[in-house]
Amino acid sequence: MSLTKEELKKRFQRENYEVELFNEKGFIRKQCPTCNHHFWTLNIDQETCGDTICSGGYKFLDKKGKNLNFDQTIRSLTDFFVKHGHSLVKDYPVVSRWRADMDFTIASIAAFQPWVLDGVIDPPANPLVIPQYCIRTGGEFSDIDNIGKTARHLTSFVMFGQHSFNSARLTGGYWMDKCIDLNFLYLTEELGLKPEDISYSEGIWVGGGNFGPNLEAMAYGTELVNNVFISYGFENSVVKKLDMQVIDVGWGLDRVSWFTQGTPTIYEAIFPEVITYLQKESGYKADHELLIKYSKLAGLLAVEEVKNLKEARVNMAKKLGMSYEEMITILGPQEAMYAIGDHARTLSLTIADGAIPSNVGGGYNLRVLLRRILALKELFKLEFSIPKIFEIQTKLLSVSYPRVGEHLDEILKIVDLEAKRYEDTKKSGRRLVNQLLSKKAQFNFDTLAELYQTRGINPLMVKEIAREYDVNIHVPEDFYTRIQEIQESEKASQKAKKVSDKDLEGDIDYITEPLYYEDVYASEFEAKIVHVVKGKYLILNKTLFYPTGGGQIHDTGLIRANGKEHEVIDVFKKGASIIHELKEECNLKENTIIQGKINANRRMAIMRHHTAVHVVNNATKTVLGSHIWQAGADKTEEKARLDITHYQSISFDDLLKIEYLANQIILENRSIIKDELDRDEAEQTYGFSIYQGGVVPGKSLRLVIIKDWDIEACGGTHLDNTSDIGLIKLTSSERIQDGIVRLEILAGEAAIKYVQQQEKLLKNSSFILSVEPKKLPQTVKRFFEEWKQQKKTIESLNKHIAELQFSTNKVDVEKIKDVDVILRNTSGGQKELIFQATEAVKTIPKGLSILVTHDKKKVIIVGAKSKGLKISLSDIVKKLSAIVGGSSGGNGDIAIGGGPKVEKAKDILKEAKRIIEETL
RNA sequence: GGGCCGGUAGAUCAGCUGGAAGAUCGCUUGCUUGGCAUGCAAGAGGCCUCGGGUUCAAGUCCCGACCGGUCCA
Repeated sequence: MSLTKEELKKRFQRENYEVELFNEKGFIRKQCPTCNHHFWTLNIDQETCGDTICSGGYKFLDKKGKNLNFDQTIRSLTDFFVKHGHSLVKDYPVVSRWRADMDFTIASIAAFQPWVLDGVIDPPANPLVIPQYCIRTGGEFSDIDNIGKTARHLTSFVMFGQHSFNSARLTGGYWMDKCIDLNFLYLTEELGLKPEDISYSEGIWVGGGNFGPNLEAMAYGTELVNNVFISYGFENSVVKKLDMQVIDVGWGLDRVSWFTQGTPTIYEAIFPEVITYLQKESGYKADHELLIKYSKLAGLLAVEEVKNLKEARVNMAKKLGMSYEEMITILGPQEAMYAIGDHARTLSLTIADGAIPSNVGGGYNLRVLLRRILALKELFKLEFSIPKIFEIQTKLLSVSYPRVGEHLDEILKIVDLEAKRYEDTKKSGRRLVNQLLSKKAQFNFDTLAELYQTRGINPLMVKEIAREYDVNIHVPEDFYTRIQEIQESEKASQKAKKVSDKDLEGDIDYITEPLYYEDVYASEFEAKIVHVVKGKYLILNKTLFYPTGGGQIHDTGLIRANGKEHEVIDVFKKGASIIHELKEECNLKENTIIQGKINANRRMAIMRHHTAVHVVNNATKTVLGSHIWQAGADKTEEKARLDITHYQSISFDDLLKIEYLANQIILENRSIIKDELDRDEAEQTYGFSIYQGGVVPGKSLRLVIIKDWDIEACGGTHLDNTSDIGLIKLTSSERIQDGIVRLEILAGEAAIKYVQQQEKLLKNSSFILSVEPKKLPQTVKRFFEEWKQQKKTIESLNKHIAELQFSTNKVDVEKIKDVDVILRNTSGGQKELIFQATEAVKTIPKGLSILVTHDKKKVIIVGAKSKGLKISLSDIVKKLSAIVGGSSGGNGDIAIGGGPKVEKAKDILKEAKRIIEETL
């Protein structure tokens, strides 16, 4: 962005905001003394813009309004806008699979990015409304910690999008005048507000490199809705009017519902049943008057700006006439209940749409939400059933969003599993802290930080456990800030990855017609060369060669022209051009007619793998549950890989079930239909499960439909019938990260070869043991058991032999000076020699032993001495080890050494006598 | 996607700057008691996750794989 918000401000003057309605009704333009924004009002006496802080707080609490609950609000808005020419569009999932740049849908406009806003495809209708559920688990607006404390923040909310698109081609939409007309009409006629109670505040909206004016509708001390007019962008740092101008009005549906009900907080307005249940179970209810007072003050907390929330809340307590501690005691449980309700709502929605709590991606936010529910329950000692909360919340959500209820079983299962994981983490954390305490470890910042970052044990947990030991631990106030600093410095040291691209000069802008969809079994074609780059890269007017894309690898083959054959080693897409890379440079020219021939066997193997992935994908859903989504895939000639979302490793039994089911689909000869459909029509007809493979660009979608089994938007080549796959073999499953399991799939020939390979392994193994394959497991077990048993026997025998061999009366003892010396060649490993050497000097009061052995690769020398002898045994063994090219070490009473020069082993004992003499 | 931590007996974990694999609980047996709780004694139970490397020598150091945990975008 090349202009600051202040600079942008200068561009927007009165005339940019003065809509027809203002003139018609006689609105006057004033400037707010508090925030300096200009605003429009019918009330001459109104001084401020009407925003919460400027006007001194909420004035709609406890006020009699339309009393629209959550679902009634959806209906009210929908009916109104449909009546006024808008089409109702089905909402998109909260997990934004059609976008690679975000995990969750964060705004209604996100449903139309990037394709519609980039002008690639037309919107499904114009103008339109869409009751879009959105998730915001981070950022300035809804820091998870603030949920429940501000009376108004949520991690999930419905953004009721009112959108109108305007471009040279799209002429059915409207612009500012009509937008504000409708807005005013809805507020007055449907919500029953008096015209003079409504004011419109001027602002500038900036986002994603675009900007435009906006008019916020205010009433009763709160912002009701922001009317955003996306109009400008930048081109080479110069401001430019956008080709497509979009009205982006996001009605905060939950807030509107709250506004009409005037409940103390937004939470009572949208999920009252959850709050009632929590209060009933915990036998807690905050005083209504106090809550209203509290909520008014909370409304004044500008969380977006207040960095230190605690400080602001201490002030808040003062204004309520109590201490901060009192406020926490009295209102803390209530705040916790709000947060719990909110978190359960977000979890229900996201899990229903296929997200899974995990340690990666958006899943981590979900894990944090669930753990907060558990932690808050514990902290305030609330009594309630967690499944019950989800049941109530799911039921509420299902009135307008039935898909949530359909997934209740999975929601409960996943929540239960996550809760157990958290318990395990806490348990092991408790043990660890106990250990540290008993070791009297210092709990400084570093220790606490390590516990938190590597074990997930937060400092408060440590403090609590320590208190049981009467140990007081100081937790730095700025603990989390410092953690963040550490992480940022770690991040700074990371390097950005480079994306490599085939080096092709200039803009390549030719359209290649793909032939590979018409008849996927065809292998020969004729085409014309339209462009050649560097003699190696051919672009044809049409081709059978499939370019790498959608997780499917390219074809290979031959291109024949002028009586010569050219090998095609790579095929890829650039824009609408399909580029064939040749193995060697050629002198082919434009307009030459060529004959192409793809490697048909390879193509067939790839197709088998690709279709197999679709078959297996739905088999996993059938066996494991409908929470499964594809998280990535790769199909080559040799094998296919399918990554799916799942909350735990797949058991071998389930793997067998999936494999069996997938092969059933092959046996059932199911036909596979490929259909080209309008993107919008496809989404509305088949739902978003068609986006298994992730982002699929383009106006129309190619659907691959396996009869009564699987429908996916897919640009790959597929067989016409499942029986053509032949055989599916799942060779492995591994959890590549938390929440994602990778399956390795073999199909057709590759599967058959694999089965034969396995058979061979079995046969070879059985042959070694001379048993039939059926007996292999029990035989191997027997051998393993025997091996362990014999290992033990050998060990005890070795000991025994050493005792017999080295009991002093049987050993030749030499006297060097006054010391008894035992020098011998022996046998065994290092362990045995140590035992033998010590055994040998056991009964000698003043003596030492040196034992030597060797195998083909190395020499081992071990020395031991009796306790009374004061010499440096290590030195002796070191010198001996040097003879065979090695070194040594030891602990004083024992010295161990050796070396690799086996041929010199025989010299050691000879040298030993001399070296000992020297040393003594 | 990035970072950090861990994998040793059935369970929970020690094992230092490489040099003879340990503790506690549980298990088995014996003793004590009328029986149980308990107490005492003895014993069984380890491919130290796997594969490479360094070294005379690796549970220990280095690299890689697998499995698990955790924090952050």
